[in-house]
Amino acid sequence: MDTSGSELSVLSAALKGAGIRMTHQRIEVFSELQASHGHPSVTEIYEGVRKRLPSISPDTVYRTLRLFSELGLIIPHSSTSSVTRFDVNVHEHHHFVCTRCSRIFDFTSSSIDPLEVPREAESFGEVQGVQLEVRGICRDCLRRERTQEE
Amino acid sequence: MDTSGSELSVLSAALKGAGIRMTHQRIEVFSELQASHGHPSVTEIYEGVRKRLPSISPDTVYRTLRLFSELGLIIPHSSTSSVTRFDVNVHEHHHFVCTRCSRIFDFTSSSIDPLEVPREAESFGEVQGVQLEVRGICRDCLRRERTQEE
DNA sequence: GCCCAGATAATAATATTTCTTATCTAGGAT
DNA sequence: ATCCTAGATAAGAAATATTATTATCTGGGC
Repeated sequence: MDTSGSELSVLSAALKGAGIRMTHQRIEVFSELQASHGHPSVTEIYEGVRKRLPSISPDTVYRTLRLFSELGLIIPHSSTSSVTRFDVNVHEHHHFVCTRCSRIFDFTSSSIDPLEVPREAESFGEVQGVQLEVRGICRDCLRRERTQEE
Repeated sequence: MDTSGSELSVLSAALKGAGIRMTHQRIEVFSELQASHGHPSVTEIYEGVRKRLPSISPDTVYRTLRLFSELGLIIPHSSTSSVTRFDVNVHEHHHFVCTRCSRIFDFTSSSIDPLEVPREAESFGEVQGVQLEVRGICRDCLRRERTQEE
């Protein structure tokens, strides 16, 4: 089955809805994402697109992936901020991760703790821990974005 | 209250248990972690320690934090691999993240889906999504480590 | 105190991500 | 169809993060 046409209409709708141009580069990055398996990295997407669009720049791929993330077409895996951060708190807790500023807020929840490991997860290997990861936009970023819109 | 002494005994026990030396650098990095709030980055720890140990190198901080992660003293937040990866699958699913090779495996779970957002998380901002993050060592890494031990 | 495997510092190299600026183009107006 | 321009891109440089190399140093068992 060829779903490339119908998939592209998703891109088209998302871009049009936000009043954003439909460019070659965005189409190619989008197709590359659709064709990818697992959790592609920026470099993987860049190398893939380069086969068809040899002159595309890394910068464009970065910008495009950020745009797609904002449009909800893809989900950046955890901190997009390229710096590794550490949890000094090794006790059970969960994370609220801001998708704008990538800050992480810890919380515990009496309603869900202790969290059990689903059986499906155990097949992948030896489990060390589980936590909930809630993605969202933090209060500070919400306030900042509201202010800028005025 | 001064808990630095008792905290240090945690480090001492962990290192001794693994037959690893207790060095100035490791002690200072450990103290810096204890004194830190939130989710410190490598650079933040490095800058902090440098005030007391001006000659420490970034390399040592990286190595030490990796060591502490392996000992379970801290938990690296998601992929330590410095590359941003993307989820092309925007439907609800969960992650098994390998703490060795940082590969991510997707899964869904009939027993827990749909996952609800705990009320505690909503106070941080506007929620976009939730997923479980299971940390562990994947089958491939387990096999490789077993082989190396022989 | 001596010794040496393990640990570190210094430096260079590599990888990732962002910035700057000149050029180009999608798509609405004409 | 052509023109126009805000938005988008390419190229290159720069900033930042991370890892590798190698010579030197040191913790802790003897």
